[in-house]
Amino acid sequence: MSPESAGAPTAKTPGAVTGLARGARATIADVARAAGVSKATVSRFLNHRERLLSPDIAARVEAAVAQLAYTPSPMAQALSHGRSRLIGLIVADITNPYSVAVLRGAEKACQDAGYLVMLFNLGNDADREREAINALAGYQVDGFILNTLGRGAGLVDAEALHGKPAVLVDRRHEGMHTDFVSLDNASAMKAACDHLVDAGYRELLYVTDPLAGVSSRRERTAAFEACVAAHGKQVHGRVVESAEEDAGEQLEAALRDLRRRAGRRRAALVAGNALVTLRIAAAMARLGWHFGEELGFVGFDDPEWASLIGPGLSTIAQPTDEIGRAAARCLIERLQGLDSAPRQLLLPGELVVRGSSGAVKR
Amino acid sequence: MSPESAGAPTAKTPGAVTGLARGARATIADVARAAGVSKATVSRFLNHRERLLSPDIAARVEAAVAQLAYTPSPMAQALSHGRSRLIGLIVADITNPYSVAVLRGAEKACQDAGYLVMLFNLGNDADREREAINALAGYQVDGFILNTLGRGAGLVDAEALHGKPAVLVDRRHEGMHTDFVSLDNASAMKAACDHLVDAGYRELLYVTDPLAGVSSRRERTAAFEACVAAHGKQVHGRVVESAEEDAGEQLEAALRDLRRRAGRRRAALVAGNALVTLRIAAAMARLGWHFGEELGFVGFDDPEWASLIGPGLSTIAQPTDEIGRAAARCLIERLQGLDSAPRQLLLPGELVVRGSSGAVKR
DNA sequence: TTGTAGGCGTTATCAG
DNA sequence: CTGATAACGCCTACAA
Repeated sequence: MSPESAGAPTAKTPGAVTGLARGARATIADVARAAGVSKATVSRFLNHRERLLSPDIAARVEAAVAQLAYTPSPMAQALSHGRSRLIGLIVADITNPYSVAVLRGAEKACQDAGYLVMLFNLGNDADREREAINALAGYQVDGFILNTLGRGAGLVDAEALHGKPAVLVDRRHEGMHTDFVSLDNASAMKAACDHLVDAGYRELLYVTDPLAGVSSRRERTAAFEACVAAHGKQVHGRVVESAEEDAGEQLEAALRDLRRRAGRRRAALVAGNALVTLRIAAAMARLGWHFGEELGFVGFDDPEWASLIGPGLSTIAQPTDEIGRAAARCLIERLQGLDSAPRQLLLPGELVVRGSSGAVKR
Repeated sequence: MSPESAGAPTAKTPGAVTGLARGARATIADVARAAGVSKATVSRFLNHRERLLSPDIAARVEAAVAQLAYTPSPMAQALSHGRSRLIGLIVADITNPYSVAVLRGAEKACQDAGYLVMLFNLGNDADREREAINALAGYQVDGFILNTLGRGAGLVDAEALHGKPAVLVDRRHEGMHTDFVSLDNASAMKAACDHLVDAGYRELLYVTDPLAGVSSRRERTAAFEACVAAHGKQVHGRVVESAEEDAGEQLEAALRDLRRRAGRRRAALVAGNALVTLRIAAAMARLGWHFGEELGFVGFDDPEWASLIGPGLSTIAQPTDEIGRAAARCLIERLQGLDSAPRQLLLPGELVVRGSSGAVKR
């Protein structure tokens, strides 16, 4: 409503010694003037160090740059040169600790490589996926790191990416031929199941968020069923989808059912991620049951609090930081011109054994 | 380790029907040409709807815009018009759940107002503060939301902000006259202490991250001491700074000492944030002590796992989402021209009572 | 009401 | 080796 004109209209505050308007950044023109050369020369000095320029001119430019504390405007560079040194990071749900952990690794890797991250959080709203990509593309991001919903109205196809490279994290999209980085779900699930069987558990229940077409959830579920099958008739296994919205009664019923089916054999839970683990822990508390006693437990993700609940929760720790870094590196390699076929990076998880999956209690 | 390859190398899809080069976005010139008008007219149609333009031309432009799915390039707009509709968000440590929670609220509010967030994570490295601001300023961000280290080599002064508005979150900086949003630390701490005293605790220990000049930590500490003092000789209180790096032995020693000092009176801990809570919980576990029995407990921040540890941890829940949103709103008001004196928004916390601070156990 | 021209800060091309 | 000059996509005087 009141678009203040910054500072007085004409009374330019003296400001720095440089003779620039206060608050205004030095431009390449200022440097050129100060050094007594053309803008082109300054630009060359900055970008094409290889073509030698006469030593005295180089020195003059260098001095002027230092004097004025000149920094090129990335915006102008982007407009002109086409590259923005910006990477668009779209995350399905910033509430999810997994997403944040990955984000952290990716952001760091980007910064180290001289890129800045533009963040867009979908807040689990699949319809915003397209919107997000378009918004980011508007800012000329050089590429995308996508940890999005696997499915939904706005499912991105390759075309929507405006021809820019992208790397998918954790969730793959059917039609997209891009690099993909994720936990090695199959191996991780196998490690979890085998560990439980070794510890004497015979009746297993895998609790997952609703599959809803999310690739990682499907992969883990399939791996779970495969593992159970691999153990023959000795071991039984079931899968239950548990939604966040459920009052929890459904989950409690599933746990009761699990023990009933187990009879005298030992029963254990596998949780599909940390959020599910939280819901299970709440259900266990309401039932008055204890991890490692009434039911064994192993969960995907290894949050800091895992060791503090009950006897400590056994988990499969994902190399989240490394996943994020790998994703960023993949993308940056593409930006540097790498043109190989889409790659898949499946990073190994680590089984962390704690009390919840302890061997038979007597 | 296993960069699997997949997909066909070179099958280029023809592209859209619009006649534009594949992957290239339509520019204002394209629209102008398609509508048979000048670029200026298109620009006016988009930005200054109020100045009427002849209906037929308006219709033609509108059609062309729709036809070409034209979207202005924010980059070019920023370069020309000076505003980028970008907000720079600098966060001290993205590992900290508090920061993330705030980030979430802020990001959402920004999006709702049509702004995009550029994220810079300091990774607790104070020296990068200046670097972060400069990088962001380079992209012409319209303003800053700062949740930074309170102190360090790169301590930002107002000048460093390049004349752009900023809002501080959680931590204030001495010399900066900007809006400030945070939890009402004094009231929150008072609620915590009073609750413990009501519950019969008489010997209190406040465990905080090293003060290190961080304003919020200092404020909470001061409030703790004030509360203890207000209760007279009945209640004793001490403060201990606990660094993340400590092996934990120091913390255990402090807990033992606390009980020793308490004698027959009941003793309780107050934790300065969720990270400290985690460390305390680990120490308690190592000591074999239980919350609500050997020691009472109330902690700042209310993570999802608080209810799952021991008998449930009593906490002070911060309105993190609202803090983030408020910060964004503050900033956006400034961007819209608001020119009042710096404001302070202190949002109330909520005491969540669980088992860890239960009344006397018999 | 509409069009023309100039500029925002860079980079790249093409002469000199 | 260096300097004009024309983009890049948009906005905004100023003219018509």
